[in-house]
Amino acid sequence: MPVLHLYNSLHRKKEAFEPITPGHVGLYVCGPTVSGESHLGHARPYITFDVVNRYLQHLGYRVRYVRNITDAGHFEEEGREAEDKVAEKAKLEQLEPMELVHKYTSLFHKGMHLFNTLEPSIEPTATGHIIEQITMIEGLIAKGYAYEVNGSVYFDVKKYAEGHNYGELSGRVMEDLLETTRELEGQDEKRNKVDFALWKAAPPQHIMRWKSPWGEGFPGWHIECSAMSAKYLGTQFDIHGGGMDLQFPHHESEIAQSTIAHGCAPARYWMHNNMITINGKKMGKSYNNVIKLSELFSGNHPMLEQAYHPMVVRFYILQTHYRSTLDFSNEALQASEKALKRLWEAKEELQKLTNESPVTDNSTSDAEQKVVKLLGELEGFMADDFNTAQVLANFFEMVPVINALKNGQLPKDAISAASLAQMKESFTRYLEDILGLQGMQQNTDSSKLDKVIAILGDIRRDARKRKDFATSDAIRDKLAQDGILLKDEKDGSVSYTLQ
RNA sequence: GGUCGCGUAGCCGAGCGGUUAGGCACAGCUCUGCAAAAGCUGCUACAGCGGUUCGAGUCCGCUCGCGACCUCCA
Repeated sequence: MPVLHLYNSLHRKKEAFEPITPGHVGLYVCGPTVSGESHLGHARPYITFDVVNRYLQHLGYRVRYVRNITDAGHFEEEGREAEDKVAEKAKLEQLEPMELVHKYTSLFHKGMHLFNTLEPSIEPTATGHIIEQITMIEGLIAKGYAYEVNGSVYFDVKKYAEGHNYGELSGRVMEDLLETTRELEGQDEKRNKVDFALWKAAPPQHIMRWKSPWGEGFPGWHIECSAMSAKYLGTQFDIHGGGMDLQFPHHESEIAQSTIAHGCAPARYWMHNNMITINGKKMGKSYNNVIKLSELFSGNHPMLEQAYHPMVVRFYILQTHYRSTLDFSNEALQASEKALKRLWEAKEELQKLTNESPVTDNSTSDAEQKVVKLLGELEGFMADDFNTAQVLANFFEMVPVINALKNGQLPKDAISAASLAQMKESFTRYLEDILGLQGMQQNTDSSKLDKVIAILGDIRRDARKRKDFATSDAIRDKLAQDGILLKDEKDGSVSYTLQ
């Protein structure tokens, strides 16, 4: 089995993956802020890291996958009058903060389920770890890298940078940061503009608030991930993932505070997925161009020409490498829908294929050689920084072979029994287990419908034998009007698909 | 303004110095009572200009265009 190489954002190059503890992987991924409904952009990291999780397990690792829920709410803009995002929206919607947070957490879970992502091992919430966060902040103050002002606590970035490389992950330069950080109100509390909040004093109108050694307040934006990853994965763990937009300042700050608090950098490998764009622009709240997951699945959005099945979205995301931007368009989604359907039909046909003449020597058959080559490349593609696009391309190259075998355009024994078995195994292992894809058919019991169609199919077949095409076409056309598409197979049988 | 990244055929997208990526669309052919599906064939591109090399989407430089981050952001 090839060695897994992954692109480490920390060093900006691909590196061989070596876990800290042999056989085990600690994986932390920044989860959603549940102050609103998840959108298409959010789907990318969770699907990307779901595949990372699945592939690591395929390699035999025992993975502890921690993905947090940010439910504490952060202030809108650093330094500006602290406004708890969650509290603000709760007022608008006349809801309790926790009610709101629960609602969006549930919706998030529903979306993740529809995308067929495996559940994380632990899904800690920020509100459930206030004590851990306070403890960590106290440690930072004790070490002289954090200071309290008016009930708020800030991390002293300039001091940190004297002995450490602040900007290592994101490529920032301290001098630049000191120059370009925006001039904002309330900056005077901080010793330097680059300092970031660990704890914020809560103004009176703030709904979410906790007691702390510095008065009532709420945690700063970065501390939860550091506190929770250390608690569940250890002060140093293997992989930390998230969207590219979190690289700075979120992840950079995590590194700084964890390094001081624990005496070591938190993660050895940092992975960042690229953004989903729409008309070339990043999909994001601030651009006002988001398509929420529920809108995507229902088609209920001005930019959507139709509804898209969650599996189509998953497939569409996996067709692109996770570090490339991925541009949304109806055309692209529709292409993915057709492609996934074709791939899945071939996958199902494959399982029915048999080679009754296993003794035939067909090692020189073109198809056989092609299949052997395509199958052999899969593991290497995945091991090369999770190149799901190449994996899918190889499977698509096997589709014509499967269809040709099925339709008799290739002799039954063109593929050896051994290769056929390997194909069946690989289609299931890679497409289902590793890429987490599923068919798009509803899981409803269709056995009764199968029988009805079989009867109609028999009637139609008899009519065709009598050259009574008026009857045979009527059956097909009427069913088609109700979205049941009949197909005459080469062997004389009739199959159907639902639209 | 600073830092980083991208620009591949009609569209979406792999590619990390030497072979047809793949998908969707389109055209032709085969099969078919007709459809549909399927198979085969075709369309063969790397923003521009220089450079390195026997050989460059692939490395280097410059130019143009686009984007991300620097503010909550997946």
